[in-house]
Amino acid sequence: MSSSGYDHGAIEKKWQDFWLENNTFKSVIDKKKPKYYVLDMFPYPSGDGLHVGHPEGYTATDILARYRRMNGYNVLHPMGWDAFGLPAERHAVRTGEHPAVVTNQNCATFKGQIQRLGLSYDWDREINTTDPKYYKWTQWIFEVLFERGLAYETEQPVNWCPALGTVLANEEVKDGRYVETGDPVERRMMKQWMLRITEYADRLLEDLDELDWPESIKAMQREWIGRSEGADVVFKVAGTGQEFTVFTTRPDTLFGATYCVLAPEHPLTLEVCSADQRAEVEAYVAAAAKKSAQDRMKEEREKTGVFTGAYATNPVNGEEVPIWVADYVLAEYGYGAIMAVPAHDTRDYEFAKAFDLPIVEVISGGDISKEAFTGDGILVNSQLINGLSVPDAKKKITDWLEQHGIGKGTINYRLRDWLFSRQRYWGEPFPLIKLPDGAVRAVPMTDLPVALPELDEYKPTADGQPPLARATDWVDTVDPETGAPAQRETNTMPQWAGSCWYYLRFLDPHNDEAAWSKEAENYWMPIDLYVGGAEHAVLHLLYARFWHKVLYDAGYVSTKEPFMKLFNQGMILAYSYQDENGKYYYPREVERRGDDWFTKDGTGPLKVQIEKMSKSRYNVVTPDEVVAEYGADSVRLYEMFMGPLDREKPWTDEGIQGVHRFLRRVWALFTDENGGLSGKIGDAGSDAGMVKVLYKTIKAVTHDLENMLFNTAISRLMEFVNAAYKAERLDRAVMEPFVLILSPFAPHLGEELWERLGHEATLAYEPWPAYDESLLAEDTVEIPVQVNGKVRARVTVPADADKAALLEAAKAEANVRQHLEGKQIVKEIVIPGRMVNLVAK
RNA sequence: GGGCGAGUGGCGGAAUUGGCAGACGCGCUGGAUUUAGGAUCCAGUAUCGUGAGAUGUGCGGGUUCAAAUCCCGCCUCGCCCA
Repeated sequence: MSSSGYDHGAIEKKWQDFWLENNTFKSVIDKKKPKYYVLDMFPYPSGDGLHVGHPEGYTATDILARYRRMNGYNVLHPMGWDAFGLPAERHAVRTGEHPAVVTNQNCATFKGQIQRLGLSYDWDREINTTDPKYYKWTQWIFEVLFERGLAYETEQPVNWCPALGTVLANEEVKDGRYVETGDPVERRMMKQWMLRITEYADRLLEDLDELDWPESIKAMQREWIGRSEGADVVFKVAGTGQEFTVFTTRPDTLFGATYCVLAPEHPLTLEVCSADQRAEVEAYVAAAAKKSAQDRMKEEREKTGVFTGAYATNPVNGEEVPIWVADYVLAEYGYGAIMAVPAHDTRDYEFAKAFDLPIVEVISGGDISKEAFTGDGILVNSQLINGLSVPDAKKKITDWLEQHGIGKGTINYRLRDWLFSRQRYWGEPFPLIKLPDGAVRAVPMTDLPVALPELDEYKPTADGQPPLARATDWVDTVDPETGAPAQRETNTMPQWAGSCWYYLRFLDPHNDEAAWSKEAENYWMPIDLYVGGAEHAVLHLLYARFWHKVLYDAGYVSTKEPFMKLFNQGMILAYSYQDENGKYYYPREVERRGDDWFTKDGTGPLKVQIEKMSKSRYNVVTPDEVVAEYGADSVRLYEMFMGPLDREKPWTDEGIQGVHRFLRRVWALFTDENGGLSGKIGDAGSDAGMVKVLYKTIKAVTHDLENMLFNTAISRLMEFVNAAYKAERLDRAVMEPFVLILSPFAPHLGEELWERLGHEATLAYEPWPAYDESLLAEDTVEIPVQVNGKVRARVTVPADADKAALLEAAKAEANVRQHLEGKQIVKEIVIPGRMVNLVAK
């Protein structure tokens, strides 16, 4: 196509076929070699296909996989599909087509796109979470959890979306609406399956310390777990036998508790309220049910609440304080009830101000007439603990509460148990049956998988039951032990289930006897490097760690943690073009005129922004279009060259042209016009200096790969090529190692050049080139000479020149002398091999 | 409000972690080659100044012989938490 003859289309097709036909990247257990397990977060195969953001992480891991192979590692590098999910189900509801059909199409599309990028996955290990052979084992793990008492059914307030007919996770709801469709969401009490992740809260927290993860991700997980130490305190409801418990992190402020608040869902709310307040309280409770948990917690929101008419007795001083109901208290956190200390808590303060409730200072140091004081100070107005500091007061009052049997020190977590059921079709069925007496039993292992039944329609039933309830033949079953009639569970598992353990199935994906073999687990685990987007910082990574620890306790895995090193790639952004009405234009519709951008038919100037890629912004770039124009090697190289892997960066077409030009230069360096090997390359030695350039390049690229600095590694390769262009003669012994160190980045071109250099086998397992450190040492170095910190000259001296020699050379420079003229040298700083600084007055 | 991260040429970004700021690439300028090029090759390209030189890493201070890098105070942007 181009005059240089670099036909990336033909070359890439040739080598992709070669790798597949020869199983080049198949990995089998080989105990003679060290292992390296490098994993990408597997994608949800959406109908839109890949955009250029996906291959960023995949390319990085692929480069490392190839690099490790060349360093003698046995590399496990698999790919699969996280294929359960709502979009396929919605499609099924609309069209009546089985979601597996569209799911399989999408997987095939993704696979084709990924293969055209030349990623060195072992495709024999491909897995799909929707495959019954896979979810059989997801169900098996659920049974492990169930048998260990970690799964339970409970009545619990949930985000119910009537339009979708299913519950939603908290993170799927914003401003009372489902984030994707805008359908309203309400709070509803429903019976749901829960997983007892809270039982693992402490271990999930503690074991973070051992992981080589970004600190920001660890911090997010710590916050999400939200361990807080405090105390439970029992309040009696005045004039009744009732009592309720509150959790507080500030038992030291108990004397400042001037009212209590119950969550709208708290069982006592409606029970304790007085007759004259009942109507108002009931209305308030009903209104609160329509709001999501996240909305209710927003601090800037105006506080709302209603007095119940009842009073509680403060256990430390016997004072009666009013009981209110307010939606800023959540039923799921603590006990759904709080003692309010407006003087020392921001939210309580705002609430007290809004409803004119008393504010009593118990810690000195602030000005409670202006705002809540949440800092440390000395206790006042608190007879038992006056004069103490906050930490001492906490301890003393907690002991006092325990002695009097009205409270105790406790640890609370923000982390809630995991709501694990969804009222959907396209998910793993629970392997459970319910007996007429209400007992719930796990389906025996031999009867797994419990496969999804075929349905005519994928909607929930008319009376609001999940879609699986339509399959009455399937729901009605028998207890295999007794033969008694039983019913299957009709909820399905959330999408997280399949991704909680997929990294284990990759170890041994065709095993029908077990989810994985002990041998494979022992050899390959843990994962040495896990790369994916930061959007999974908390949920996926926390859920997977939880399951892993359960499997560890049950003896099925040998490591406490699955992911030793985690790396988050940054998002790839793109330019978008918008006119003053907010209408977006495709990049191909716009052009630059001077400093401004206009549409080609003259609308403008346009607003140019760098934004997240999305269809609605008309700025999505797909790998297909870029591979077609520039080739997969160019896409790979550009994605790595744009900037550090963990940063956000904008895609530009000029940028990819730049790296494409580099690859063409490489091609032209090795080949002549007739397609033969360039006459510059031979066995007669290289121009002076090329060996040293090569060694420097090997050293730098090796260092950069070890530290995942792909952008600078590529710039080093470019420097090598720039140097090679200037050389008259290039020795094969210099050019072959260059091809090898280029090959992880541009594997198709690497293989092609390797073959043209006369090699018959793939270069995928060639040893990574070595370099001779002693040859890297320069004979002479150029040293800057500063006078008063400003560079005034440069001297070239032998690399091993000592201080005296350096100083002498420095002082001999005319320009240095000139700047020293009439001055006295007061200090001489000489760092051999580095610099000279003469301080003069 | 708290936590984390970022701020360097026209643009993406380098800087061995305190030692020559701007590697590499894009873009731009000039030249060569070409029927032509948006192909290729060569050279130049932080700013001001003809020049010597001066200035310069978000802003203001400080430490140091020496600061993009360390310290103090602020501003802007991003993410997370409240």
